[in-house]
Amino acid sequence: MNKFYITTPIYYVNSYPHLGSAYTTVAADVLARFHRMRGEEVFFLTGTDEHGSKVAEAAAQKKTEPQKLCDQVTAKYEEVWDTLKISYNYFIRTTDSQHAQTVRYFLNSLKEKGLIYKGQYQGLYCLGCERYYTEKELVDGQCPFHKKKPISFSEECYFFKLSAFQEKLLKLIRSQKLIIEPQERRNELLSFLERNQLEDLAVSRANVKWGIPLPWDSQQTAYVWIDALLNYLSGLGWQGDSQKISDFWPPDVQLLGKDILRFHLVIWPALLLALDIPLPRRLYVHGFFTINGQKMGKSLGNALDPEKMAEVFGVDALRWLMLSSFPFGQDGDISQSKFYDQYQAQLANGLGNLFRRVLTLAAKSDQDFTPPQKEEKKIIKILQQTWKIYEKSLDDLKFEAAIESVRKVIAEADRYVDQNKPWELLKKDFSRYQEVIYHLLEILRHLGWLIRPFMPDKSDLIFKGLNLELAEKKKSLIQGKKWGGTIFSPTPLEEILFPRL
RNA sequence: CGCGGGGUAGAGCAAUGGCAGCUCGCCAGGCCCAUAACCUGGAGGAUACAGGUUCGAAUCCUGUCCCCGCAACCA
Repeated sequence: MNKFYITTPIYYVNSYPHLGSAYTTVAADVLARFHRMRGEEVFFLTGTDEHGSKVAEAAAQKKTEPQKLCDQVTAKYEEVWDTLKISYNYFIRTTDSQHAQTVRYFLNSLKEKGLIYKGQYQGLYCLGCERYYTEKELVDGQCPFHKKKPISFSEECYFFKLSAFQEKLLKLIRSQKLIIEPQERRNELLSFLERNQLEDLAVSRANVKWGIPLPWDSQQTAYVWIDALLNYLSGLGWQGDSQKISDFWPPDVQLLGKDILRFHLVIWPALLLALDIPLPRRLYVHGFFTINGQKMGKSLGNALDPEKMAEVFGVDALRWLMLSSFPFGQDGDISQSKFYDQYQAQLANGLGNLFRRVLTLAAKSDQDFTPPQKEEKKIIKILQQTWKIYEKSLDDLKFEAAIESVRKVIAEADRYVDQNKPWELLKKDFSRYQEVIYHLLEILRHLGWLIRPFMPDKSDLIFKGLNLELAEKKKSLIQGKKWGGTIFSPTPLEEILFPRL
């Protein structure tokens, strides 16, 4: 049996989940559900990143302990993911003790291999904040809080010989042994590695208390990114004590936002190379939501709240709308009103209306619908092609293309109804009426499968309306996507699949 | 001349060098099964700009203008 290990980045707990983090997580969930549907053994990992100075600062501001803040925010993440029906297999927290164990083991191993040395970290330090700032964070060269120029400060810390891996990384990326998608991100990274000399990476901090202490020097804590990246290993339960990592290793797909590209495409593979651990098969850099062309962010005050969006559109619809709006690898502009338009067109007028339309037409006869002698070759062919495009699209992480292929089926079904006018056939030609309705019911059954990874509950509802709830759930996808063989005795539902807003 | 991406219909997007398409919106018909839904047709484009290569360019090359992201220890 094929295995499929998929990860999202772990989210930093200095703020609550917004639509951006929901986007990555829902995308991962759709893939996880799709691969499970195919009968693969899936491990889907997500979680929270809880260490670092920013969390400590946020806690201090709220006059609480860092751990308490983490518990609180993480609980919120779990709650929102629950609402969005995220089917993760494990939720990792970097404050888990078993995670700390992995980090300690990993760092020790690096040290034993001679890849760690003591050096001087130099940076711009604000005495008021008691932390380092990067040039970019400064406002007019000053600390944004204290309006003072930070001093150049250096301290002892430990470095990882990142520079030693530059050539190896280049080779792996050029030879496609390390797959980075989409293409433009790969280009970006290649040109970065070709033009710049990698510097060694400071992997510990003396003045950040909220972190995992180094195994050989308890005065220092692990740099948060090292801590965070190792979640992909610790999340599988690997603590380094035995050589064998889980059978799920390596990750088949790792999703990440373009903001954390360097960490995941340079540092992460380098760390794995350092310990001769197999690299992830695929790293996929997705785009961001923009709102009126502006980056969505908490600091800009324009972040959309996934829970509120779910209240407006319903969870299933929200999942669908997020992924249907634009190609996954690019940025895309979204807004409540665009979602609204898409909801009406695709879901209420499209799928929802078709579902009700067909069930009502079917209910005009009290007989079962059995597979007819005469089959519409055209419809069967369209469905076969749709499955081909759909599966290929999801394999390529082209969610929008998969959705497009489903929409074409819906449009084709509506056309089929109009052309055949089953309401007239009912009076004139009953057996033809049965034929036509059979084809429509069979299309609905396929649609139930097609939308399943995106909208699990609506999929159930379609099967329920077809009176096949249990029968379909027992099937594998290979059986499910076959044409015909089903005897339908549908039961129209009171419930509207997608009410107009 | 730091790096990468982008500029195509009112909006959002698509097009291995081969008649510029899709979705939404808009207009006109049709239908009366369906959630004022569905179907058909239509209007709407110097593909940012200026050159070049080519039988042929949205696509390749050169230059210009504009927008976005990244620029490393920041999650």
